[in-house]
Amino acid sequence: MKYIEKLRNSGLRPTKQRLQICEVLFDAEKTFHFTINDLANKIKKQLNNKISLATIYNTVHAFEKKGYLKQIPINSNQTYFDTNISDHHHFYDLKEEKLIDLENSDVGPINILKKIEGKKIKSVEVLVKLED
Amino acid sequence: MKYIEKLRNSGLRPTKQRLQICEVLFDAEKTFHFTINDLANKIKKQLNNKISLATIYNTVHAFEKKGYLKQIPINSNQTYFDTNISDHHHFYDLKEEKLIDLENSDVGPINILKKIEGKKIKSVEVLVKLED
DNA sequence: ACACTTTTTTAGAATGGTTATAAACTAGAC
DNA sequence: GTCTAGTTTATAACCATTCTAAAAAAGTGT
Ligand SMILES: [Mn+2]
Ligand SMILES: [Mn+2]
Ligand SMILES: [Zn+2]
Ligand SMILES: [Zn+2]
Repeated sequence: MKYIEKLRNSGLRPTKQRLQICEVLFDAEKTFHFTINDLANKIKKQLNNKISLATIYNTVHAFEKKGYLKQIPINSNQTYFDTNISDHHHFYDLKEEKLIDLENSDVGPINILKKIEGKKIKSVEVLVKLED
Repeated sequence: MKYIEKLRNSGLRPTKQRLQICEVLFDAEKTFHFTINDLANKIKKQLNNKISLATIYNTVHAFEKKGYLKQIPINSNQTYFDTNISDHHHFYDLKEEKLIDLENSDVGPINILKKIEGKKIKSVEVLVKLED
């Protein structure tokens, strides 16, 4: 199993639940955006056994901390995650309530001119809201 | 009172509560970022009478809908608002959990090259996360 | 295989920001 | 003043997320 080593290298025990969540998240054809609720439904559909909601939360947060998932800053009552961990940006379709990837090449280079003493830039994220 | 007309023009009745919230929000020296909880505390400190939490929520959402406040896309369990409604961006200091304005001139021009059929861009927001 | 420790899973409870409810109140129109 | 639609309010409800503590599983050593 290809995820066993990945988890071990991260100091996470390769449990059955974590490996199954890896499959759902990282074996998909394309990267995708999801909420915890989305993911729980996907797991229920794709897998025959049940994974408790607490474990899904724990695992997603553990993966996010290890850098295997990204959290997307957006105004929503639910937290959005992204399996695309490359440096990229997003369209947010307000009508459809859907996120669409904007590759770095789809956005001109972003140059932050202001500096804050003693702080360094960790990430730069662009959210482009779309209307009809 | 300078806010009476503003509210009337927006189709909002100039109630005592709304006028007082206007004062707290828009009479400040500088624009500022706040959560509903922040605002409720500020109101309690600055005003002698109490405004119910439901009214604060209602008013903030009404003002946001009218464009007098902006909601800031950020991952937090609380919603952040901004009295600075100019087109601008934000630093988010992860350690201090504080937002800092980035004027448009502090960020190079942003050119979104990708187009989505039938959709137009409503806003472009940049969030720059800061770490030590 | 077994004993032992640490990590993980789990169901369910608790938390907390936000929204809904419905009754009392108020602003504006006539 | 009367009337009506809009607003405020306390409180309940909602619901995404986190916490709890007990059971299960994983890793380690023998
Ligand atoms: Mn997280
Ligand atoms: Mn709103
Ligand atoms: Zn993405
Ligand atoms: Zn701002």
